[in-house]
Amino acid sequence: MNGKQSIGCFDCQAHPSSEWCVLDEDELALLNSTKVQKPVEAGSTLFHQGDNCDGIYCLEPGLVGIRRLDSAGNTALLRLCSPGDTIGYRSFLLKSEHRTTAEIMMPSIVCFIHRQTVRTLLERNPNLGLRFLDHNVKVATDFEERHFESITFTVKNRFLNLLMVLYERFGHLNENGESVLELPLSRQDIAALIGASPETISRSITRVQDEGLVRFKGRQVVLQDIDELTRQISAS
Amino acid sequence: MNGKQSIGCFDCQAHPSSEWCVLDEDELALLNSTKVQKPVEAGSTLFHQGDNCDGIYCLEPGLVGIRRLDSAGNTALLRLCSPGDTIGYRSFLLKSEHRTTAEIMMPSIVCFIHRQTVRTLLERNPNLGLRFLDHNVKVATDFEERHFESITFTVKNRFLNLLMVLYERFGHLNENGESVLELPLSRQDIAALIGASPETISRSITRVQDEGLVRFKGRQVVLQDIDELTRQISAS
DNA sequence: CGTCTGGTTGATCTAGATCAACAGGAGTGG
DNA sequence: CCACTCCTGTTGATCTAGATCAACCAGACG
Repeated sequence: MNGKQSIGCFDCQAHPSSEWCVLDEDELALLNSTKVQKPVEAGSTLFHQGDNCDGIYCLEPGLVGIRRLDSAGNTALLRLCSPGDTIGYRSFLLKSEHRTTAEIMMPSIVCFIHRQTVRTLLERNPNLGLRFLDHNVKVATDFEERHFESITFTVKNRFLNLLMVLYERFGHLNENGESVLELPLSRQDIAALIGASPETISRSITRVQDEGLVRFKGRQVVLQDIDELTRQISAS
Repeated sequence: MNGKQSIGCFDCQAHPSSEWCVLDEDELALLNSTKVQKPVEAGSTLFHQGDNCDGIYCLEPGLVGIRRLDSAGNTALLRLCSPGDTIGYRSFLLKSEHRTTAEIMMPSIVCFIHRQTVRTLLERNPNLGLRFLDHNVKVATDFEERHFESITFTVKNRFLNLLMVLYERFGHLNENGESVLELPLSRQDIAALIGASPETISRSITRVQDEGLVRFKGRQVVLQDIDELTRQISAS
């Protein structure tokens, strides 16, 4: 089709966890024949804040960050998208331009699905809409939660919390049975994600290290006492 | 039915703006015959955080606040629900217990719709799901926006922003052509809503009053210079 | 009349921002 | 190879928005 070897939607790893899992064979075939799959490298963007929304994206292996910028030059990293996530459907459904920028954080594979295809599928298969609804409800709940946390938690606790969330997504046990995690983010991005300055993140790192909770070496993180960690997070 | 004079769903004022506007006559009749409508007074609650979710609520005239509490005793007012809003459907769709408390902020009329009815209607009419999706997308976007603001805005600006939002919902022009607003919230709730202490809200009030932007008298607010207000809000 | 609750004001304290210096790579170019 | 810059991260010194603690006031209400 586009000259490249490409994974069909039928075999897509992200398939069972994504919204598209409810499609039947015909619909999947339509999706498969109209989607555009492409590898994208870290640092590039899927769309920019203010761009028109011509369709939506589905993330296969990779990591995408959603950024927001305002007129005064403030910037924040609003959230991260994992494999299987559909990206940009909010603007699509609102029929508005993109309100955020989607930036590739590590080498990824992304499928672009054109506006028209999405419309057709949404009309043909009501379950697709319900899946989107389910997903969006989770996202909204997550935002609500984070909003609450950013009001009530201290920076250190938000940071520890982030480490736990990242550990659930990217962590594993090493040969010594330790809980380790390769951070997919720079310190600056961590700061932008939890709403703090990079310096404060740095200091938080040395502090939790002194307390013996976590060990850092570059982007390698060892969570030394997960129980105590979760305890601290929920303690305030 | 329940012995009280009650408005039918057909005539419900909130109807054209709510999710339920896509129902056909049969479906509306089902909704009408199974819903339970009741007036509720300020201070009472629809449900508490931790309660089971037996169905959802639809708000007619009135105002409902959504509160969140955590184990450490922190509390926040997450958002306000206006007439036409459906309340509690997030927990319903997640099949989880309520994660928040819904508190009546002024005398309201609320319809309770039982779980089973919602399921039936969602299955029968796919458009209902899509309407929920639309609504939830707006809510999620709103949360995203507020999250961003709480990171980048100062308390004073968040407060001014809130005043503008409330003005759009509750404000009007008085006989002198001034933009006035009767606050539906106590200062404490304003504080809980934007994530600040009541004292800081108090101080913000005196400050903006000194600057001649807004005039306060109890819960009566006069926005004296809306243009300057919006300018200040977007300036940082 | 006292008691309570909500709001304002003042004094003080602190988490975290900001400003500034510096240190370790990673190129790049001679 | 060194010299150069660029970039990210750490650390220290200082500053400030906003929290916290405390006193006080005004209505509401028994």
